[in-house]
Amino acid sequence: MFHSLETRIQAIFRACLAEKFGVQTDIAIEQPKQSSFGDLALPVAFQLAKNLRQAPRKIATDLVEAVGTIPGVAAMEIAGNGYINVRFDRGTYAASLLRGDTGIAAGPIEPKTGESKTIVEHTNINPNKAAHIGHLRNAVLGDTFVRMLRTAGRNVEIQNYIDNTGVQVADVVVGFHFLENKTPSDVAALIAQERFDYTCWDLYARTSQYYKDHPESLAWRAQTLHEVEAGHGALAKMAHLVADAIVVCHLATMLRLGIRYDVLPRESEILHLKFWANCFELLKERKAIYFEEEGKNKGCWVMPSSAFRGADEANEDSKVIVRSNGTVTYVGKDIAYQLWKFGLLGKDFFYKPHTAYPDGQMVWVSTATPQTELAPSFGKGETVYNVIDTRQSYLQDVVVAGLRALGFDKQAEQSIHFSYEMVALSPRCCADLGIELSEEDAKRPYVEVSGRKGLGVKADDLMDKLIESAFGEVASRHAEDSPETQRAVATEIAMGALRYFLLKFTRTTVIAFDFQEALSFEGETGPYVQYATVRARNILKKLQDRGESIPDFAAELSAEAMARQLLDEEAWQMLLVASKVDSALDRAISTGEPAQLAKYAFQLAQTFSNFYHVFPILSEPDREKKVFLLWMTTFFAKQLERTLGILGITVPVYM
RNA sequence: GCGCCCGUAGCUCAGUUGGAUAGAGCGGCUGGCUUCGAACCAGUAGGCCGGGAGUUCGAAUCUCUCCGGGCGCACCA
Repeated sequence: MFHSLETRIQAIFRACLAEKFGVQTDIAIEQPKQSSFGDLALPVAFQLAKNLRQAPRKIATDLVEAVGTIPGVAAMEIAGNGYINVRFDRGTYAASLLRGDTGIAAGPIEPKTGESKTIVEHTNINPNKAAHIGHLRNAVLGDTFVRMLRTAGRNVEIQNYIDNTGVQVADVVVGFHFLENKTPSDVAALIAQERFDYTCWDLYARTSQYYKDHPESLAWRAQTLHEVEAGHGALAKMAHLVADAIVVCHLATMLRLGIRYDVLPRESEILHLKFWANCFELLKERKAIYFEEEGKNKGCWVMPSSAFRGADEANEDSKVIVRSNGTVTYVGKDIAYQLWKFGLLGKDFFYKPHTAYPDGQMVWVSTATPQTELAPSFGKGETVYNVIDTRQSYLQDVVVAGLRALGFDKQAEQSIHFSYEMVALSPRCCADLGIELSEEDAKRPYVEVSGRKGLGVKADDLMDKLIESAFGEVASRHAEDSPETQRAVATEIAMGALRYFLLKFTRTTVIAFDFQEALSFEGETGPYVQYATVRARNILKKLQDRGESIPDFAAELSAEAMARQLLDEEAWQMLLVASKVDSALDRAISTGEPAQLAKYAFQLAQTFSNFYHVFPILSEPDREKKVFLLWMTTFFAKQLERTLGILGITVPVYM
């Protein structure tokens, strides 16, 4: 609601400036520093002062005069040296909120048919070990961004790319086969046991260490990769077993946080369906790459550095796309994959159902052979967001340069690297985990997570720990309730805490993970926001417990009655904050920062907590005021639920 | 060496395309549960926004420069 009024005022001012002052300009709108100044502030007069050669204050006065009255606006005042402060008509504002005109959908909107598609690719964990805290940041950011876009009505497809034929999977296979002498059926037996992903976590670290101690053993990796690529033999079979089983683990881990996918494109199909062959032809044909005849890259197909770096900083460090032995690098495959996402490759995968979520929604996986079951149409996006950590910026630049070199400028423009900083471990966290740090590392502000070293916090361990901690709190407050319900509530609280923790930081901030902070349920946390929501609901529940019914707000609250109640400045400020979900969402999408929405959720919860303490609601003697306060309560509850919903955080039945 | 990111309260972080007196959480101190459940609230202390120069009516925000920290720059992904 706030946002729509804001944009309307903006449009009116822009039109007025164009018409009566002959100036084309964007109208900046901001929050007044103090709420007593008004509900919106326009500093536009300052911008115009130079062009019009007049004092800002005079311009502001003339402009307000020229604009006249605006529906929904009660007053406009000139303040300071030329601010235009706008005050809303409180009664009509509240009345339209009451009608449900909040400017935001209650949940994801069903996109219009023919609506162009946005693809968000996230998670993308190598299927060779358990997911860790860094992977969670990726998935939670991606998932939340998807929820934001879908709430705004965008048609979004979620892809989780599976690199099932890469070095990392090969290394675990090397571990099973060469270090532990296991057969594929031994591995299958291990998969049937608990926590296969944890088994692989340890094995991967052990194999990596073995390479370090015995460099000659790297030949095993080469042999394994070769067999995996060829697609037959025990090693290839084992690779498939491992990767497929780990993907199942990852999906389960992510589902605990409410994170889902639409399709899992796999590298094995990119190979078998020869996506690269098409891409290679295109690249050669359009001269995006060339065959290097000399120097260190002799015998390789390379992309010149001028393609992906500024012309002035171009040097001889070209990027190898095809190795001298004829195999294609990761970047090459990624260019092919990116082309497919835009529907530019001229090829598609086949698909089969992978897993059904509890509500029946299906995840599909790519496959190399035609299927009888009809799959949805995947790919062919207009905009593509790749949620990948910032350390891969250079490679993402090369991929985009590939598109541009092929002449797909529009798609290059619409390829967005949704980058984020890593999650590292605080020195204290390492101590908690019993990890010994080198003297050098101990002095650092944080230590990088390393799968190869087995250094990291496993996602499932962290979630278990959070649930245990929350369970203790729940049990102490609701000892009378069944352990099952207690556990369910504790789980919702734990997951809310984790999602919020990962979202409260902006994408450019390195998170130095710390158990104490992550396990906190007080202050700026997910549970704080959940708690506010639960309390709002409790008021309404209590009302009904006392034999009263929830009033028919539309019948009892006229715009005049609302205006009367909103003479209370505190109540008005609170309502204003609560009405800004649309504004916060819009800002979070345009800046690409889910953190902004998380911050708003917290501010909204704070405002409600304050409201809760300032206004006794159930005991309010005046009928009109009581009904009004009850309406405010339902409004807060609804807005809190919506905002939490976009953040992927649920609301427990009690706390 | 080159590129990207960060530097804001004791700690961890926000700061909406440059705007009015720079904000929040944690921690510290002082208060508030027989009320709609305190996972809460109110109050308080705490800042040369890393240093310097510039652009501007106006800079935490833009430019340059220096200092400090992190991450990239493979025929790995």
